[in-house]
Amino acid sequence: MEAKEILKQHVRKTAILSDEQFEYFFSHFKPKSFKKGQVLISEGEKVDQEFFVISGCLKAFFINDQIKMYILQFAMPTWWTSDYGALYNQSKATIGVDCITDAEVLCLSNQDREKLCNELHQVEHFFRWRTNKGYLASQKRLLSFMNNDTKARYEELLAMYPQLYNLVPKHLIASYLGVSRETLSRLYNNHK
Amino acid sequence: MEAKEILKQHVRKTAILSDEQFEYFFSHFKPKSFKKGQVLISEGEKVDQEFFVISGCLKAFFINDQIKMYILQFAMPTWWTSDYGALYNQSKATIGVDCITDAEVLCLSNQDREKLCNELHQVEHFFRWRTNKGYLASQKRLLSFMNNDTKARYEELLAMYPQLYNLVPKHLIASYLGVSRETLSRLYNNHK
DNA sequence: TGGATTACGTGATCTAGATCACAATCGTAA
DNA sequence: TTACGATTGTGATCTAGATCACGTAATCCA
Repeated sequence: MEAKEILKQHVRKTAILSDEQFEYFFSHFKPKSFKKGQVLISEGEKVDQEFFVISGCLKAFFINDQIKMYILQFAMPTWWTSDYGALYNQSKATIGVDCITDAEVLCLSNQDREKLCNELHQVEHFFRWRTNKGYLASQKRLLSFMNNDTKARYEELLAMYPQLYNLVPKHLIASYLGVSRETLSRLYNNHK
Repeated sequence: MEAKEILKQHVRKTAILSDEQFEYFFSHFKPKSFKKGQVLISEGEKVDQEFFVISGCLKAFFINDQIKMYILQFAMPTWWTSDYGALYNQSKATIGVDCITDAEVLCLSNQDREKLCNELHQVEHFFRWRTNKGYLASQKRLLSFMNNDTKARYEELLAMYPQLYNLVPKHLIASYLGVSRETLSRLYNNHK
């Protein structure tokens, strides 16, 4: 399926847009292709876009003291990603985004999103729900962090996204779980 | 300042509403007073409201296996709280909300929020931004969890909300930080 | 094709924080 | 005022996971 159709189906789950309205909405997105390893947002630079993933897998991550990396999100098809803190506050990126695999995305500028939200009530409605879902997911992950040990969080992750196991290197999964790669390695090799 | 004025100033930070529109908006809120310890949402029951805090301090918490409590949020004046997962999915509460101190709140039903969002574009805009701020705060807290040790998180919390130290019992602060009360106690009594 | 970089496994050691146990103090309701 | 529950402090012990160290397999790329 082509990018436009994927976005259309995604948006129409929560917003009512006529074909004309959707065409107008879609006209603000720029399709782009990236190779594995390419960078979409690099820390310290200006952020003015967010990304809707059509294919492939991106990661959004934070690096502490140039040393440890923590993955905030694996962005899969129909997911949105960016450094939203920097995007909304017009500040420099503290979160990086790059490609784990080759990927196609649709880019939307901050300015265009706000313009569209303002022009079309249903677009504002859509983005309210999208953010809402993100908020609930984030809260759930926070609880999981406090509640569960690494093994439980690992199993939870793989139950939710089985593709990840073969798609992304293990040390990235460790970064998502917030543990060292050694601990993760011992975990799934069953050194109980 | 009275409740209506507090809500008005809060909403007008992000939404443009005429006095008439605000009056209409406000007419959907029910003011309520609670005593310390009173319960606003109890786990397992139906949730159909969210709360805007006028005065006092609430907590939103999750209890694991009837044993450990984790605090998701201390809700202070001008903050919103509820079990949003249950609220939006029309399911039973998994998160509880009760009063740490005597409190006054404004109650808004899920149905009325959606009605208002639908009727007034600016109300939808307001709630999009509110959720956005919540999402960013939640993401920040998640990062802090992965990045920082307990001492750093404790200092971060007190730097942000100095009132908490005298307002809420220490074991609740421990529950927010996700550590045992003993560890927290040793922390601020400087058993390095 | 071969050399280098990245990914992964695993042993040894160390540490933050959990857990258990007990005592002291503070509030608040009767 | 009394008494009981809630709150807090602190010692002793235990454990999940970090860190360090090293070796091997896989992958990339000129």
